[in-house]
Amino acid sequence: MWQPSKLELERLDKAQRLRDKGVEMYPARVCRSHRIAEAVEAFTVMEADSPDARDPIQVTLTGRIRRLNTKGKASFAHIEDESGRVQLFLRLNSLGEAAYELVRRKLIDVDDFVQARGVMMRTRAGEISVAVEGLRLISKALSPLPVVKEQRRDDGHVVEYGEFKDVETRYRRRYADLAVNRSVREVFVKRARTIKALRDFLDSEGMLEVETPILQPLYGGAAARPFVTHHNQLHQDLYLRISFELYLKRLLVGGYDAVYEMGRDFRNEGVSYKHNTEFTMLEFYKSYIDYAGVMDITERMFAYAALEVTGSTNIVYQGQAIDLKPPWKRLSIREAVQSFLGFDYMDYPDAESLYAHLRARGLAEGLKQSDTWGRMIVEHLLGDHIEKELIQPTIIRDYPRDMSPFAKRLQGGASPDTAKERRYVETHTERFEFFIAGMEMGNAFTELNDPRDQQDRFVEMKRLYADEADETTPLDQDYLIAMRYGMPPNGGFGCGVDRLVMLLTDQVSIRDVLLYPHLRLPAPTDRDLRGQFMLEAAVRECEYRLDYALEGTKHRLALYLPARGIGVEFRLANALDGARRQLQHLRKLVGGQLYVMTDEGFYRVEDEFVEMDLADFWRTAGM
RNA sequence: GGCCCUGUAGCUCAAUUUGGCAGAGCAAGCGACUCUUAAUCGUUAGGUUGAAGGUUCGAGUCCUUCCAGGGUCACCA
Repeated sequence: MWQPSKLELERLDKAQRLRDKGVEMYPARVCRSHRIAEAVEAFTVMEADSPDARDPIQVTLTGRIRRLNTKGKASFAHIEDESGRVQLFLRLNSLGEAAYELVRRKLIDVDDFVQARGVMMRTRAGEISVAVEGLRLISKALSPLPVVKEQRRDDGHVVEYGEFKDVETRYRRRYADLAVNRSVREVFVKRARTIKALRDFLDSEGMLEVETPILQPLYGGAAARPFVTHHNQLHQDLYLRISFELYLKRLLVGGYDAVYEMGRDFRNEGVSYKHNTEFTMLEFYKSYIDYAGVMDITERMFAYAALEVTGSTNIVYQGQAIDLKPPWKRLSIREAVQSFLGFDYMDYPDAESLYAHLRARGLAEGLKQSDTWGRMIVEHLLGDHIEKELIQPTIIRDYPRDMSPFAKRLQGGASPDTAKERRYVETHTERFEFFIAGMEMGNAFTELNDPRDQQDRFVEMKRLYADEADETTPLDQDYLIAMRYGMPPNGGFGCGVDRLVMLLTDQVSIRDVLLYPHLRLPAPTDRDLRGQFMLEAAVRECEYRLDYALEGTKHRLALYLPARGIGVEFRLANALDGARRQLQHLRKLVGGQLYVMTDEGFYRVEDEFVEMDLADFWRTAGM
């Protein structure tokens, strides 16, 4: 499915010339004495220590050529490995005629990987370089990467000229994005550091990392639609997990004090700048603490991760300074509504009266008649009107019960003295979510461990969301059975790791912290339509086929370009005349003579199709 | 799924408003240059303007449909 562009044809040609010279382009074994940054560091140290007596530092470096400035008899290149870049100083005198010729004739290109042996030096212009005595091609790049030039200012600041920023191409060809865009590479280094920091933190808290099934016979633990798949041998439908919750809490029954899991969740929902169909989730459950204990851990964990990854608990996200240092602001959802929207929703204790009040205040836009009371408060008031204001880390606690089937009811301190306050306690749970930069980052509860209450909640959820079959949490009998054996009181936590990475790397879109964000199959490009391309390196003969999968196909065309060793076969929906333009374009593209075979006869393409007989056709096509 | 925006050379972008020869920089080919560094100088080539259809003497530009991406709403902690 690959047809070379003109630039790629040039490189294929260079590859052939290298083969003709007997150059091995893809050796199995290479040498490297230093990473590039190490070699530069060694030279810097040597310069500082012994400014007079210069012992030559012999190095053998490997890397990708990112800049190549060929001159008559002395050339310069930059090579780059993961640690950094260094300049190569390549001179005819040092390399010898044969090796230097590869550079001067640019048989070695930008983007190729090379191995360079030589002595560390500083050029007259002051740049640390390698005076190369031996240069060896170790991997030839047949497709050129997008060109981004760099200028390193005296202050060390790097200015880039030219960019590779088309997001679709960057996501689809992430390798090219990474190879070219240094800042993208850095994001994924920080992502790895974030995950390591979270793991280190939880380990140091004495929690046990576990792994639970991704394929589950029954999904649960969140309100989301699952992906369904099928096990052929067992004749059983399986769901990809939407959360880890129910499996992890079973482990507390089993006797572990505290467990956590970091892994992939799958939700069959739309994608957006903060949703991907699969995403990395972190959940932990710890015995003998309640949600206040979880709040403390949450604050310390995020502060720790920020410190490890960015070096500070003060970060900047999209121009906003954010301070992650504990303690964070904490308020109940009731207080949040009071302070942001100016009323007490407990004055409207059922769905009807709350709906009427919101309409009266002009806050009802987007509300559905079917919404439950709690859902209006959590998703509408909090989600639509308050969430985006929560820039500094904020814990919002005490959620309505009908939105929180796994959270323990609010454990009031002093017994409430009015009917309103009694009702408040009855209808709310010990659950909190926390928000940073206007984004919901995670969710936690004092976990429900009373099997009878849990059963009631399953039933209650089923009743409340009867209209929306997709959103009911299925009744997990085995989970209830487990709970009946006794589950220690515990606090649980879940957060989207990708969103934390967005925060710590200052990325607006979740797609920029995922190496391979979910995309549709690419639109069939011009090249794809031209079909399958096969490279036969030995004879440098190209053959590609076109298969227009169009209805009403009449003609099957074959097209040969013996001058370039290219053969094409394809079908066309249109009559022969309709193909002329495309064929002539193809001829322009690849050069040479076109020979066309159709159901109706054989032709040579001049300005018109010139009819041929079969024998002539094959002979002139050189086949 | 609805609405809005985008798709032009390998990359980054012009030309779209008001239909009239599809252009530039970088990258590439060839030539010159033994301390360059966004090297420079000369020169050459490079396009099915995402795809298909329509209107028109003439379409990158206007219309229809489709594809992909982004945004937004819906869905969804």
